Amino acid sequence: MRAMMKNKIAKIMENALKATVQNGYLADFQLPYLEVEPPANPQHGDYAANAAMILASQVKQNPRKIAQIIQDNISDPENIIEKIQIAGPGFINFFIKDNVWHEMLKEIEKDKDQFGRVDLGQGKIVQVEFVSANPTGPLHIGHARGAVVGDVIANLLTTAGFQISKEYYINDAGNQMNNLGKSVLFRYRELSGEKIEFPETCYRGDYIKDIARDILEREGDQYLHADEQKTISYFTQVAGSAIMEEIKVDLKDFGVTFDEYFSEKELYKDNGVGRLLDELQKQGFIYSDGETLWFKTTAFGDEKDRVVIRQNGDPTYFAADIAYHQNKFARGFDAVIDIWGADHHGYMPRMWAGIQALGHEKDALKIILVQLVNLLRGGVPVAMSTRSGEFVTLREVLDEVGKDAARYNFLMRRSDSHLDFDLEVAKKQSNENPVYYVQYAHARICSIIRMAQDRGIAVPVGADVNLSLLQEPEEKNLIKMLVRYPEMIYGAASSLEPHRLTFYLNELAGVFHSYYNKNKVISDDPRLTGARLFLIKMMKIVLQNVLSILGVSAPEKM
RNA sequence: GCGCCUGUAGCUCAGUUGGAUAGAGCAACGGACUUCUAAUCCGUGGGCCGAGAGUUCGAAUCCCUCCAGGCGCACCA
Repeated sequence: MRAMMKNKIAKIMENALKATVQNGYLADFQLPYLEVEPPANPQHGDYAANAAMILASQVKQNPRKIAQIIQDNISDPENIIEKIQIAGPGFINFFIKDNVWHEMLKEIEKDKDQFGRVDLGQGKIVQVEFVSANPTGPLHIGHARGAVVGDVIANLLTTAGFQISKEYYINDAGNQMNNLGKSVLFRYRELSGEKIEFPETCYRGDYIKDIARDILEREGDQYLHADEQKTISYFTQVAGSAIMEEIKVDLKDFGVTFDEYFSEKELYKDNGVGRLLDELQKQGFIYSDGETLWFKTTAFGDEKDRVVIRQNGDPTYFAADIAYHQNKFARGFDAVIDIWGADHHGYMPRMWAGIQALGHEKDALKIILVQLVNLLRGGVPVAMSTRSGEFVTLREVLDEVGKDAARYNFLMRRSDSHLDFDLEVAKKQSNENPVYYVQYAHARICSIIRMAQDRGIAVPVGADVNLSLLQEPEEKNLIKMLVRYPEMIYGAASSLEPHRLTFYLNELAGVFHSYYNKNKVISDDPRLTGARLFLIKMMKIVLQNVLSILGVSAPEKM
C-alpha cells in the first residue's frame, strides 16, 4: 500500500494549518474537511487546496491573505514541491517536482497487480448482495446490469481494502415460485395430450416446456392423477433448482460468481421469521389490528406502516426481508450493500426502518439502485415480458455481444441513470464501442513491446531508466494519470461509483493513442527508447489492473 | 394526488462530493496509413447546464417553487 500523492499534499496542508495556529498567525478554527484535488486546468498545478477560502468567513480575513499565511507556514520535509502559487480567489496551487512523479511511477513496477490498492476499507467486512432474481426463469438483460454493477463494486471495494462477501438471495418461498410449479404442471398436462388454457399468472417460456418434458420423460405421467398441491410443490422444487443451476452457469459465463447463495426458505426454518416478529412485537415495533400484523415503519420515516403478516396468515416478502437482514448482520458484516432494480426504490424506507428496529444504524445498509435497461436493436426498442416468455436472455446477449463488450457497456453510465443498450452497437467492432478503444490501447502496447523484443531491445527495469528524458506533454500527462490511479480507486470506492473506472480508462487510452500517433516509442535513441518502453509498460500494468476490476479481458493482440 | 430518480452540445452521457474559462464520445465536415496495429490520430463547428427565485467569496452541483420524462405508491416480489 503506497501513500497517495494527494495525501502527501493533504498532510503538508494539515501541518501548515496547525503551524499557523501555533505561531499565532491565525486564530484557532475548525476545518471540516481538508480538500486537496487536482485542478481542472493543469496550468493551475498538480493539486489545489481551497482551505483559505473555506476559512475566510470563519477567521474573517481575505482568503488570499489567509492563503499567503498558510503558504508561509508550509514545510516540505520530503522536498517534493517544485513551487506553490496563490491564485484566483484564494487557491493554493501545488506543483510537484518531476522526479517525485518519476519515483512514484517506478513503484508501479514493484507493486504490479497490487498497484491501485488503497486502504479505504481498513479490513472492514462488507457484504454485497445482488442479482437475487427469483428462479422462475433464466436471467434476462435487465438482470445483467445489476449483475455487473454488483460484481464490479465488489471487486472495487476489495481493491480499496474491504473484505467482501458476494451473495445471491434466492427468493424461493413465495407466490411466484408456486406459479412456476403450476406453469410446469400445465405444460406437463399439455405434453400428455390435454388441452390447456394458460392463466395470466403463468410463465410461458420454452424453458418451462423443457422442464415439463424432462419430468415426463424421467418419471412418466404419474402426476396427471396425483394430488395437485403436492405435485405443484414438487414441480416447483424441481423447476426452481433446475433454473437456479442455469442461472449460475449464465452468471459464471458472464464473469459473475458468488461466495454465498442464500435461500429464503432458510429464514423459515425453526419458525425463524415468526420468532423474530414476536421479538419485534415485544419491543413495540409491531402491532396487530386483529387480523393482520403491521410493522411500524412510520416510526422511522416511512410514509405508512407495512403489513408483515397478512390476513390469510402468510408473512409478506418484507417480513422475510427483515429476517434476512437480521441474519446478514448477525454474520458480522460491518456494512451491507444491497443492489436493487430502481423499480424497487419505494421499498427503501421500509428496509431502513427494518434494520433500525433491529438496532443497526441506517448507514449500515447502503442501497444502490440500478436503473432499468432500455434494450434496443438497431435503434428500435425490444419489447420484453417475463411471463409471456418474450425476452432477451443474458445468454443471448453473451452469445451475440460477448462478455467484454456487454460488461463494459453496462458500466459506462452512472448506475442510477437510464441506459440504452443497443445490441447492434454493442457487438460492432467499431469506434462506437469504447471497450475496443481501451483494449486496443493494451494490445498496441503489447505489440510495441513484442516489436522491441524482436529487435533485441528489452524493457529496462526502473533502476536503469532515466525518466527525465520524457518531456513530451503526453508523457508527463500519462505519468501523472498512472500515478494518480489509486486516487481514482479511492474516490470510486468511497462513492460506490464503478462507472468512474470506465471513464478513467477511456481518458487514459485517449492520451495514449494520441501519444502513439505523434511519437515513436522505439527509436534510434536507446535511452529515450528505454524510458518510453518503461512508461508504456507501467501503463500496461494499470490497464490490466483496471480491466481486471471490470472483469474485462486485456487482449495481447487484436 | 404523494414519493424517488433524471433534465448539461443535434444524439448518448461525464462533471473529482460547492471551485478557477462547463468536458468527452457519437453524428457532420476537412485532413493523416512506405511508419511500433488506421478498432487509431489531427482539425472545425456546436451550450440560456429544463425555467425562476434563494443560500455565499463562488452554484451544473445545495434549499424552495414550477415544467417535462421515467419509476414507484399492495395484505406482489
